Amino acid sequence: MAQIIKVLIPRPVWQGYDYMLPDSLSSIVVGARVRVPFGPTNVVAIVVEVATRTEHTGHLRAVDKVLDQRCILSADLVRLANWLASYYHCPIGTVVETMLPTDVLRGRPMFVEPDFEWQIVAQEQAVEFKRAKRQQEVWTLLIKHGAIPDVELRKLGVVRNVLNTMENKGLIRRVPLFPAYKFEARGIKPTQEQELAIDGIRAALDSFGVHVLDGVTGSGKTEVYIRVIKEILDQGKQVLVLVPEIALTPQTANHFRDRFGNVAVLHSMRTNLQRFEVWCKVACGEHRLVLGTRSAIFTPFKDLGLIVVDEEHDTSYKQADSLRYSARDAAIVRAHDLNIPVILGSATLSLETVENINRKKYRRYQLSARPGVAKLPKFQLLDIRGQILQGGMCHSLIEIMRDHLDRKGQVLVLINRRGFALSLICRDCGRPANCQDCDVRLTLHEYPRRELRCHYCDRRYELPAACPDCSSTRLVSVGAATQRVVETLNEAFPDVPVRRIDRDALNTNRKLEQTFEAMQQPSRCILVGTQMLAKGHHLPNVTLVAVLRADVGFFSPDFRAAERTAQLIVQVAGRAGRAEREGEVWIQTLDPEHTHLESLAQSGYAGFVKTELISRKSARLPPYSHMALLRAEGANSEEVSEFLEQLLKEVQFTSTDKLGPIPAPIPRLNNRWRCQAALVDSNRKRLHESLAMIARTSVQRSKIRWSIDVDPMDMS
DNA sequence: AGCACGCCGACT
DNA sequence: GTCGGCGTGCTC
Repeated sequence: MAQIIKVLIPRPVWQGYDYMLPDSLSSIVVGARVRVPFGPTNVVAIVVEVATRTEHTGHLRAVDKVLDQRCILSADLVRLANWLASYYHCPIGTVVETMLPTDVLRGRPMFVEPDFEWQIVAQEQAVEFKRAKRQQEVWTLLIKHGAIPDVELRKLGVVRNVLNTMENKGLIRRVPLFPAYKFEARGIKPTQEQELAIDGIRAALDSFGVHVLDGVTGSGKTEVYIRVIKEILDQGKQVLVLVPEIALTPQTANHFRDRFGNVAVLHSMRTNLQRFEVWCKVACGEHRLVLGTRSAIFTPFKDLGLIVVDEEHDTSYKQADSLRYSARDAAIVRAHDLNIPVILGSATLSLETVENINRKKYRRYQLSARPGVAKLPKFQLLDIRGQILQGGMCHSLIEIMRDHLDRKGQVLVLINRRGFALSLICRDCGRPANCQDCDVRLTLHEYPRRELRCHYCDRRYELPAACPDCSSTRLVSVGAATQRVVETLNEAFPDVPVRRIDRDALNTNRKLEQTFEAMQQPSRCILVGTQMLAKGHHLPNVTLVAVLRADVGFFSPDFRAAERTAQLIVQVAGRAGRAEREGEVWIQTLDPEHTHLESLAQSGYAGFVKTELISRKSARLPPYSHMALLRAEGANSEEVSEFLEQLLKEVQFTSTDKLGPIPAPIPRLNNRWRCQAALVDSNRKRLHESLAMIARTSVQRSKIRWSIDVDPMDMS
């Protein structure tokens, strides 16, 4: 009798589908791919169950082709897919589409054959080859070299047939050529704190548990990862290391390659084929150490033993569209499912993680000492109320810089992008130059040509000759863009080189590397830049970090903005004071009494976390509640707002708090009006029941696009 | 991806 | 009324 199979289809559909498996097709395994007719076309689908009956009352169509003889989407990943679909209220088909590499979705045959070498089976016996001259040659070569990779023999002109014959005669055998993992201790002796963390995690490797490495920059989190990873590799198991974004991967990859001799890398900048190859080789157990960005959490492993999430606070772990998942949270769910440990590491832990530590759900290991270097930098506030600013900097800040430069120190100037763009405004009527399609001010660019740009829709404009309102030609630029900061610094310190890092001036990775490399020399210099300064580079000669307009983040409507700003400042500060001299961090602010800044200055990130958690608690915001954001956009503002109101009406009788709808922080983008509403509940299960009601709503409005964002990372 | 269906504006 | 354009939903 023909079998029935249940499949997941990588299209935006909410359920699985049943098909007949005709007797003419060979037997099938769960997790294999099949080609099935779906509406008018054929699609590649994943088998999740083989059954004898179906709930579907209509006609069942037949499977067209079986594409795999083996499981390619392991049972644990199917369970993860189901969790993602229900937690993020996303169609299961979209989840499958997000999880699988394009080549897998296109039905490309998976290669399972790892590279292998040939070895002699019975060397002690004398073998007679008689007329088989080619076999004799291979035999001699193998006796001489012991083992030879298949690719090498083929290069010498040995044909497959010869080798297969010899294999069938039982003379030689193939041995998979899996990469070997060495371990380089590099003479590094872990500190007492590191030792404590290593031992603690090592004692708990055989079951699920979340281990948090709370360590300042340079405290040696990586060394702890490496020692624990070694343990897992020694057990023959696989390890997944997640990192926030591509900019950092090459550096980290080199580090791991240096210590283990081999690491497989997965990120979006690689070609489809490269990703597919790595994916296959991890699935069959050939690669055992994998380093990747967000989507690497969906790699199938044969025997995964540990997941490491580096810089766990980083927002790039959250995907911003389609399936809005957090790779960090997915990692914890997957580890729980597989009963393996997870390590989260950061110098600036997310408040969610801190709260989980406080509730004893996660275990914290503190790394406070910087091996062999100076103390942490000191934070100081600089009141700029009523001060005259030049290029965004007050006079005393310039003098502090002068002091550091005179003492052969290097200076880092951090510019918070927000509130720092240079824009155009009419001097006579005050009209700012806005984007025609978005409610945002245009930014004035000098490079590569002088023009106005919308940073949200990327539309570009010629510089207008006159104000469209009052025809005045007195159009002036306002704000203090990076360029102006650089100009001011050049005037103040004519003999000190000023380098800048931002997307306009430096768009290639190489230039970025060169700049950081030049900073390794102990000569005087100033580096001006944005968020990019926060990422991973060691700058041992920097003694002063100046933060301009840090406080804009503390007055934002986005409840996570303060956390984000504090993390940025602390991460950048981590670059300073690594040598013998203690570093200083000066923060310019208009509000020196602000509790956030005060606690940050007095007791660093830990102090900030303490005050911020108190205010989150009293406002009943995450991590003391669970939140989901409903975003909607359409051609008309009232319609969009009304639509959201209707959605909220669907759950009016539930006890979940409803906030909004309100216009989005940028109310109009690409000429579409945007509104949002939030659902907040202290009980996560209850929030998800409300969300399920909304996800399955019959409420609809033509031309309105909307989405649910569970655990939103930004409110824009 | 492609096709049916339904809503809405324009026209016989 | 009825035609047809287009946006939306469905596909075992």
